[in-house]
Amino acid sequence: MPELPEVEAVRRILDRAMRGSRITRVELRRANLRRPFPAGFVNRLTGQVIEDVTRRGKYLLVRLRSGDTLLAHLGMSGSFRAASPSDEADAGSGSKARAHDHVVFELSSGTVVTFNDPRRFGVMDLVAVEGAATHDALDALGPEPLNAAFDAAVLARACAGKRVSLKVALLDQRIVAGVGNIYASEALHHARLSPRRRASTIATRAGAPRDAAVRLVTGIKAVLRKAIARKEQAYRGGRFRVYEREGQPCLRPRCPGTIRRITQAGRSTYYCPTCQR
DNA sequence: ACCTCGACCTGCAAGC
DNA sequence: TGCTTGCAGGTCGAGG
Repeated sequence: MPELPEVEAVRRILDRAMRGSRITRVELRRANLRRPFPAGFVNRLTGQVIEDVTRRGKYLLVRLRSGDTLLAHLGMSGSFRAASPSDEADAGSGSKARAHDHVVFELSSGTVVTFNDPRRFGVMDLVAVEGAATHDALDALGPEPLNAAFDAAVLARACAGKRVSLKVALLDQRIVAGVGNIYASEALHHARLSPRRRASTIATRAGAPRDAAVRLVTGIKAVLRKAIARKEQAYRGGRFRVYEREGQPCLRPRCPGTIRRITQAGRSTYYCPTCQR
């Protein structure tokens, strides 16, 4: 479950479970995920105190008092679960091992945090103290979509000269960090923009961002905020406005359109050809 | 420099 | 029931 809203939900769970605790033991149950674990992974984590858990795009950052930062990406199928000692007593699912558990962190509080990832597209890495929190993966990321600094002018500039479609541009983490396949479709529907439209067509004209860029920024922020709020209440209803709704009626008021599915860059895009231009 | 496509993995649902 | 196919919320590198 890995776009910005899901990663943010995981971040909150991990921050509550890990902040202030010491890592007493790290168990690697295999040598790699998408890439090998970095040299010294276990040694540099064991014994360290966790400052907090933050997020950048789809990356989770577990910051240690030593200055090191553990970087984690969920890929397509990665997930974390945290089991406290009381969970164990309940004889519930607790921290019992499951298929595809690849990394286990035991904390001084007794809480056990487990990383599970069937497809192993996830990544874990360490950011060195010297690097002042720089890492190739993080350096390449575009703006955080929910920051005020991400506005129509910024998006328009990032799209300037891009020959790819708007949908493909939104998946490019250098343009905006954290949007993935679901929320790209959702944001474009919110903005009434066709996913097939060329990204460069929303770019700046005569120094001012076009209305389309304003709508797209608004759409991105709106769908991400709403998704984050929904997770918080563990409220499962609602689902999506277009994603996985092929053949069903468009939900925009008074729009008579039907949601279509097309393939772009090898991935499914859902949109309403009637109201999205 | 930009763009497209396949590769990397496992699991699940649908169709025969 | 068992097989095959296609699809899945993400990158990343090769090659045009």
